[in-house]
Amino acid sequence: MAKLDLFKFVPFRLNRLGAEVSAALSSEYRARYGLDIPEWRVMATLGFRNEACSAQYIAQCTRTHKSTISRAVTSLLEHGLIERVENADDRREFRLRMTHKGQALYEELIPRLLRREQEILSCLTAQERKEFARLLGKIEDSLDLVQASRPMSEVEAY
Amino acid sequence: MAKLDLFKFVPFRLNRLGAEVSAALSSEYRARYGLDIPEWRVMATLGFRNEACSAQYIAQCTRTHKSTISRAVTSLLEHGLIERVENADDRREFRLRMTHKGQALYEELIPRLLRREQEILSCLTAQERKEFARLLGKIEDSLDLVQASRPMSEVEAY
DNA sequence: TTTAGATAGTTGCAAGTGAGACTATCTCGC
DNA sequence: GCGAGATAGTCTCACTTGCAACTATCTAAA
Repeated sequence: MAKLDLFKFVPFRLNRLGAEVSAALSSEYRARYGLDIPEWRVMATLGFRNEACSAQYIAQCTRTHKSTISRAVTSLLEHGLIERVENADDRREFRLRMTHKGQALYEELIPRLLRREQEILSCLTAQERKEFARLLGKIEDSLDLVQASRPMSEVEAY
Repeated sequence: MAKLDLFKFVPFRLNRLGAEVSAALSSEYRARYGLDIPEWRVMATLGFRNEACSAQYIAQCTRTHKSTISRAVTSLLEHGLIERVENADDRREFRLRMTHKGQALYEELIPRLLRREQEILSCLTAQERKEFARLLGKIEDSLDLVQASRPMSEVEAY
């Protein structure tokens, strides 16, 4: 009889680990800064890229549904963490960028999150961490999740 | 200025990959067998263990909220895939086990899922797959996710 | 034995999310 | 230029889920 041990089944393990790690990190930006996960993803995308991005671009990068991003953007606008710039070339879309307030929050939050990531990975040696990242990358590539890490210009006709 | 590249940030990558892999697999049991993820987790737990389990135990193993498991159990009962056995020793709890119909579904589904897992991991060599599983295990251990893989008897006083 | 507190499972409620309709705008071919 | 189809972003709806309250039952201690 065919059997499957859920605890050795990689899809289940990835899902469980992803949820666990996300929960561990979200306490950092939720409780402390009032951001939820989609809001954090918008901030992270804007913070990493220097140019202003469209909501669409953020949705593609983070693999988050556009309606979820739209709600996150609305909330961040209301809290004064980001602002919208009209795009004269295409009036359907808006370019988004962080305000000074948003930048300040970002600068304070990032080191905390990086520290948390290091804590989570501290059970691995430096060599193992590297290898883990490499293997993750191979799987991401094969599932075509790489699009996200390509520069903006390759994703869309920017 | 501190920066964080979302696409090199392991928590984000794990979360995204987990969601992606889950989605790929769930099409297998959703479209074909009408199971959702919590229902599949109940079936997987019952199928792997030979004895009947309580809902509580399944919730702990799979790290799924007990109300979610409760709803999944109700649905599986309605579809005749599992059955409940009263526990004379403790009338608060029920032992759950698959019906013949449930077993038949399980037997048909498992090979498909294992094949899918292999497809997803086919981008890695045998050696890499082993190493990936080992590293996943180390992280799970350090996050105390291991409870799930301990035998039933260690989790609860069974 | 009685009672307080723990535990198994269910359910109502509120929050979050994806699908898809919708509006406004753009692009391309005629 | 004009109309068909594509695209950006918003909004409504339905669904899922976690939380917390609730019921029933068990355990332990006075």
